[in-house]
Amino acid sequence: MAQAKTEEFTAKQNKTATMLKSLGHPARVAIVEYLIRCESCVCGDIVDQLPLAQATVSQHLKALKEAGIIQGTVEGTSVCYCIDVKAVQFLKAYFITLTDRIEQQNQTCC
Amino acid sequence: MAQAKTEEFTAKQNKTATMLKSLGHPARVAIVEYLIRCESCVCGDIVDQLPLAQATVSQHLKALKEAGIIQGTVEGTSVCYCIDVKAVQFLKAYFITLTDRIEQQNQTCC
DNA sequence: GTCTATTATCGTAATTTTACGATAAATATT
DNA sequence: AATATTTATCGTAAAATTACGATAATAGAC
Repeated sequence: MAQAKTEEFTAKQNKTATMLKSLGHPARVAIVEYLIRCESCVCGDIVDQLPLAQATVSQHLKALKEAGIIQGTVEGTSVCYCIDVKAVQFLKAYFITLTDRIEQQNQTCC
Repeated sequence: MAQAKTEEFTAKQNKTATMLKSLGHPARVAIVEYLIRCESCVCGDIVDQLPLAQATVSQHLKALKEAGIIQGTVEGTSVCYCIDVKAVQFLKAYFITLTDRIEQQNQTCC
């Protein structure tokens, strides 16, 4: 059974996990970082930047898109991908909340 | 071939991906959030909190530990888990950097 | 309309993940 | 020492992931 029991967790926990999972691969981290440098967001250029086959990169782009981390808009025969700022801000806010909660508590246990 | 080509990416990209991957499951997000509420960090209590079998929770704890997100210390017959603050701070800093870079650039493309 | 360029999808193999019951390992308790 | 408690590991099945070549699909160029 390789299926996560998502129904047992909150919507936010699932959303957070989905986004983080989509970033849980070095190629997808590299894609996001490249898109932020944004020298070019055309799919073909992303493929050229990565040490992976075109089909593999396309698969990674799909994963990021489905998780809401990036968006793709068709431009003629190519596709321009860009970061969904709100998604990154959501994750930033999440980790800020976590660290804040940790700090305002001075680790009683352990 | 289900093995990521980690050697083709930077050490930081791999480290970031490893940490994010370990948080890419709702159960592990829930574990981290519970540990931060830190009502109790004893393994057995985490198991009680989650809708998963003991063996499964233990596996998730191992994943988080291997990624450096949590630490476990033996206390008699039980084990006390706690967040590795530095890890969460690392991820917080990572997403702050990403959003900063996005913002100081006003999205030329797309 | 045919050809070319670009990207997505299909098919597939190797590996990994998720989940669980069963059992081992380690430490207290009696 | 024997028993109980707690956690980790083993074994396993089902499903997901990663990677790639081959091929389809789409849109522009000729």
